[in-house]
Amino acid sequence: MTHDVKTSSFTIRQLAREFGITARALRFYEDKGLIHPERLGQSRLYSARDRVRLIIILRGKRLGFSLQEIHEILNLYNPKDHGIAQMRATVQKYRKQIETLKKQREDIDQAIKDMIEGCAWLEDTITQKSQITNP
Amino acid sequence: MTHDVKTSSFTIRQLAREFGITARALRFYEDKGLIHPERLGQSRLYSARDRVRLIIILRGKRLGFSLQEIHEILNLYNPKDHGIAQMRATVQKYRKQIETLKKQREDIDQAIKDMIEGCAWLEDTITQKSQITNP
DNA sequence: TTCTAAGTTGACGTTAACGTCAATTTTTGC
DNA sequence: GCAAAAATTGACGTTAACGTCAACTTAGAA
Repeated sequence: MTHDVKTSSFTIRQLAREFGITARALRFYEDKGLIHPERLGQSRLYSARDRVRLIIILRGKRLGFSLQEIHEILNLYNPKDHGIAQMRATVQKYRKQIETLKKQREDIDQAIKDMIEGCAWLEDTITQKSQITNP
Repeated sequence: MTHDVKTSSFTIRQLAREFGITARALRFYEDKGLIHPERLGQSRLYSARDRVRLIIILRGKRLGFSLQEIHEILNLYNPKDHGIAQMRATVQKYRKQIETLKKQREDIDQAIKDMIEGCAWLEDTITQKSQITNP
């Protein structure tokens, strides 16, 4: 690539470095149908839209979703046909996904609560012990 | 087991059924050092405390943590020795874990926001389309 | 007592998500 | 224009988290 053809496009290494993953991973995501970069000759050329999809993919991974699940989530973002029936179906999927995420949020809140409690107990015990040894 | 020896103890099947997992998984978690049920003869006998650990394990899995990570989280819940230095170290680990969870919560909040937005857009489009076809 | 259901320990199989390596082509700096 | 760096495909390897199967013991009901 001698110079930029379009305003924002990225090589596979650029994206890999930016997000701390490997080129192999990006090709793998493509194999699994999660991204579809253009080709400039033989090389892959990632658009800004591809980059956004990658952000969603990595967020999904951090949240513990499988690539299969992330694939379905990504499908929500660009509904294939625009028939009203299909759109209603997509809305249903959105709602389900939102419910899943909310439950996950509750899990997190509970875990944080547990951790804060345990932390507080430890800190209390520490201050008590150190008051005995340091009167 | 003719009758209950202790107030609350469970067989491997009981726990498996209650939480919708297999006995194999429970044995696997034990292999990995996540639970340590007593033995009544040859059979495993799970206490209420083991059950709580299992709850934490499954919550960790829903949040996308590996069994290795969950193992470390579980270790936070029962600090081995009670030396002040160790306790301070444990507090640090708690804090780190809390930070991790908070970041995860931000991810979730963002994802929920995206989903709600996309959902709203779809619903708008649906109502507009149906107003055209149903005047 | 005998049979059955539940438990046990291996051992091997499986799937997801890449890592790694080799062979080859393409691109780029000088 | 040429060597080095970067990209490609293909194939095989690896790890985590179990599933599955076999062979065996044991406890409790009939």
